Amino acid sequence: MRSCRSRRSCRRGSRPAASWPCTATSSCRSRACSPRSSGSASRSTRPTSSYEAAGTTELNIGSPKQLGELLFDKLGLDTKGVKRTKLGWSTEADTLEALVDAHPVIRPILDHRELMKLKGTYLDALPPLVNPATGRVHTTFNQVVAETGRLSSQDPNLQNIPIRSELGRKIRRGFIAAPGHVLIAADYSQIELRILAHLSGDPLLGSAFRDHVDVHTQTAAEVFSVPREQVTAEQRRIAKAVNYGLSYGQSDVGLARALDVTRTQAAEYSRRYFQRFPTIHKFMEDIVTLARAQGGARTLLGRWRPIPNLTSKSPQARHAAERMAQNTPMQGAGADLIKLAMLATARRITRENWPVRMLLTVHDELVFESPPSLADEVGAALQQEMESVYQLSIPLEVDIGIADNWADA
DNA sequence: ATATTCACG
DNA sequence: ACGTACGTGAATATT
Repeated sequence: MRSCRSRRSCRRGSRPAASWPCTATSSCRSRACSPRSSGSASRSTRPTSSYEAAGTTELNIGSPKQLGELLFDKLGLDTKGVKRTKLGWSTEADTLEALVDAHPVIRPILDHRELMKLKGTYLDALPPLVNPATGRVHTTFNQVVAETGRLSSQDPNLQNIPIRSELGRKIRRGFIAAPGHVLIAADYSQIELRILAHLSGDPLLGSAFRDHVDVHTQTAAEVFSVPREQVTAEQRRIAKAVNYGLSYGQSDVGLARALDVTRTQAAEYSRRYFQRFPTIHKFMEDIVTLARAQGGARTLLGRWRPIPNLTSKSPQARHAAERMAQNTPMQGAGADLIKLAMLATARRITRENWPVRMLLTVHDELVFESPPSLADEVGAALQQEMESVYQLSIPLEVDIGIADNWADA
């Protein structure tokens, strides 16, 4: 994948970067930390800030320990429900989100966190890694670290390039095809839920996939007892969390946290879900029983993962092992299928003698580079190859995107 | 070396 | 009362 030189969206130095470490001055309260002209704080001219009122003159916002002390010990924000860490109070994003109305400094801190994450991990790190000979960044894939059979990517990790936030999407937009080429992104649609439908044999989930019904809408219709046409966006959002959480052993409390609802409400969603999808309920129980008897879990194509703690005396370790036993067959089958897809697409490209390269694999997605004149034909062929790598009881579907950059593909 | 946080599927 | 979806890798701070 080519680096982002000569692209408008990733021009470096066009905007001043935030200084680091960022000292808390009054400017940090209203917006993310601004760069200062010199490294030393202008103590003599700085206006009184709430930090000084709190007995604090300087703070490394990058230190969770210092930040927790400031928010919870000095400013006295409500610590009810705030998790403790070994070093003090947790300041993770979920914790801070709950406090945005409690103090005006919280939102700027969250914004600062996002900016520093993206700058430090991607904007600063990636450009120096461009290989001068190829003009691209090259990752290293590891085939033997992930217990489920997934590949991992390191130095740099190209499997965690941002996309979820608007700002993150701009970073992904910096990954572009070679001059005169386009990227073809081919991703499996809801691969793990399809695998769950296949492995469990659940008739309702299976028919949703076979009838090309949106599964989250379908689940919402069941959980909320309304016709599919009347499912609201909010109900679909809840159903999506239920689908992805409960089928992997997420607890009521975990679901409550994910959805920001009460434990009672989450338990009600859970109850209704398993009442409507009893086959999935039984499958999730059986899979743990089987794994306990055998000492591990096996994926679709036979990869074995030992899970010793299924018989641990520690309830915490045992429960964690049970969730691994529930998750491994699905995540592992997804890994099996994408590997088959890599083989099938590579063979097809070779057989057709297309001037097309496979660039990346990202768990349920493959990224290729193609001349634009061939892209539609190649994309359709790759889609067909990927959808037919393995016959499940429900269809596999692949979405194809074509663009000159990874964000739009 | 370990802890915390957060980027992705 | 506890602790509560799975799988990764990287950056920074702390010890």
